[in-house]
Amino acid sequence: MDAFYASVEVREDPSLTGKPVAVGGGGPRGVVMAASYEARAFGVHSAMPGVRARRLCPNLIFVPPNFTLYRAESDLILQILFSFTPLVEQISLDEAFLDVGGSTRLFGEPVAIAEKIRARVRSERSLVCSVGVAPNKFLAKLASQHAKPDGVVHVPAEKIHEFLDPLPCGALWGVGEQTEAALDRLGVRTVGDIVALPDGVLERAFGPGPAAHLLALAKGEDDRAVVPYEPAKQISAEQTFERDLDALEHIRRELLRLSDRVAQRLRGGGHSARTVTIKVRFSDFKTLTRSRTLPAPTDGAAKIYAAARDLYASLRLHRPRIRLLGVATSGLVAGSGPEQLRIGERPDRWGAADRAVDRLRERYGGDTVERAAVAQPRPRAARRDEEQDEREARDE
DNA sequence: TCTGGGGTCCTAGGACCC
DNA sequence: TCTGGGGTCCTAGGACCC
Repeated sequence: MDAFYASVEVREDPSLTGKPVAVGGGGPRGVVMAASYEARAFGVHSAMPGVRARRLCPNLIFVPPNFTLYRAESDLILQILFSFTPLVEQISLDEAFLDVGGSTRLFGEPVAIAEKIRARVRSERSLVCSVGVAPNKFLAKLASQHAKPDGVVHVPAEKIHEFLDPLPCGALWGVGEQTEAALDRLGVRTVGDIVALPDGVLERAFGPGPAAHLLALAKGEDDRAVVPYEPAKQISAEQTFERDLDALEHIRRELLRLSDRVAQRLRGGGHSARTVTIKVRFSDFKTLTRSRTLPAPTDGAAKIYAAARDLYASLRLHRPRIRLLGVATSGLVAGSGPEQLRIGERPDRWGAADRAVDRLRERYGGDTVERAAVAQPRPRAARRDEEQDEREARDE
């Protein structure tokens, strides 16, 4: 999809048509998530700090993101794609791979299929998309970027080198800022330069694994299949604060909020998780993570929070200035599973409460019920927490 | 200019097991 | 008395993508 979030917002509000629009960027620390082509003309692009975008384009209209809407739109577009082949691999809300090798008898050559998809998305969803057609996923992805906006680019097998060689290294999918800078230091600017490099140079600079990967990309080689469904491997929530956090009670409250969100999403997807990871980013942007694997998988907010809290305590921070906190869960397994008790441990009664909250939120909206500790500051409770911490520290 | 929030994949070291 | 070779799992960090 072209400028997906922005295009959906413009379609929903026609008064935005033809104007520079950015989704996201609200708040002092916001970034642009998507920019309309009118905004891009000013140099605004996604991942750009909102402050800078506004400087580049004073008339820029910021729209807060509505992911519920984008997800619903994404599902409708996927339905169109599935009418051409069952081999559809969604890689984000606004991108998918299709293996149309078995669809040509019904729908024509791949380029004709690409045009049919675009026509249907335009007429049925009033949105614009671009399609890359190529012998493998990697090349199709690159071709689609060159097709934007509103086009089709076909890279047949015999034109791979003609297409790839002049591209800057950073155009390769998987070559970011760091790798591009490292290549630049080797005097390598284009994809063709990578292929022409003498044997051994890439290995010495990047190690054998990454070097082989890089060389394959540069030659346009990619034998990965289109995989219709991959189960999630991680579920996480994180939050950048408008002002840095320093008080332990605030930090704990945010960790609880994040744990609650993650747990709810785990239950919503029918998952439990074995590993809990916290992420802490300081005001200087230094970021660290700490993780712990639990004895048994859980989908309970209380258990996830308990682990997150302990992990945070283990950092032993003194007067931290915290810009971002995150809670992630991984090692996902299906279902909530039987609760594993240790000898002497009492059954966890949070499970029933969690599920009741899920039902209330589903029926009456996400902000219907809130944990008391999250909803309002509880200075006295927080003090009791701290006293308990001190006792625990002494015990250790 | 001052850096979001959701992810995936990879590497490397250490504990542990047979 | 000193120490193989294969493997898995866990943790931490980092690059990268949309």
